Amino acid sequence: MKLATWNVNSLKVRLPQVLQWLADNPVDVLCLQETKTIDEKFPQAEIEAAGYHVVFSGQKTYNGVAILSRHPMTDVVRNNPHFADEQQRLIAATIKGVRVICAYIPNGQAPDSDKYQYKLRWLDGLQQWLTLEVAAHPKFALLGDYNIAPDDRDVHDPAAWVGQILVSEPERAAFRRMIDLPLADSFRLFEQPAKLFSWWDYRQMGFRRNFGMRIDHILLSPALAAACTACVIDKVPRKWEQPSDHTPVVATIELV
DNA sequence: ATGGCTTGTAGGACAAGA
Repeated sequence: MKLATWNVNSLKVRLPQVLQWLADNPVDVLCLQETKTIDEKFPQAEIEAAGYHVVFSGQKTYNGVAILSRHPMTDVVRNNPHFADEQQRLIAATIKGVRVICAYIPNGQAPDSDKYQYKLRWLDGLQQWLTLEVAAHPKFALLGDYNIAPDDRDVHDPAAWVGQILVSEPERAAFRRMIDLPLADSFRLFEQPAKLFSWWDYRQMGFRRNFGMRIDHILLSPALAAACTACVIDKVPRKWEQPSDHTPVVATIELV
């Protein structure tokens, strides 16, 4: 079973790339973030025509998440039952016995901003929900744009980012609390080359200079981590014309 | 260097992302 996550920065703009990527990479599950479309305008027919079931939770202009799956989905939940939020950032479904949560964790804007406080409260609420979901589902996966670089290894220039969002200690502490549930960062289950990232700034030729961050993650429960045989960041779509600033991350799990 | 790109909303700048 292959599970993938991709922040597409507008599904309207990126739909052709999503369909192309799925044709090239027929994963079982693809979690999307920043669809930026209301449900009435979600391109459900196009995705189903590509052979995928799809569930989604969107809003106007911002945020928006979706799960695409080769297999039927059950027990779909939109938003966090333990954290009231008008922003559409979470959707969950069960696929072949695997509980999947697709998350678009808030960006936080700046450490002294209200949005940063919202991010930390949002992460507290997520932790409450995760605690219950991990206990209820031995096969559990949390995929998405975390907007957290867990480690200095995940930052192109750690010195330049000290004290900023994505790397601040409270954010990293929230990430470690998820790891302590326990959940495994599937990327770090394997030897990885240095300086591998999942996001690069559009500006200043960030991708060409590899000025990036690893902020998109696939966390796995112990049962799934034990069956995980690979986790790769696919940089190919970031090289396409008019790319998202994020690129897909894919975990392979050998379910028995 | 608080901006550099990109997107959505609008139908002109501006908010937001990370």
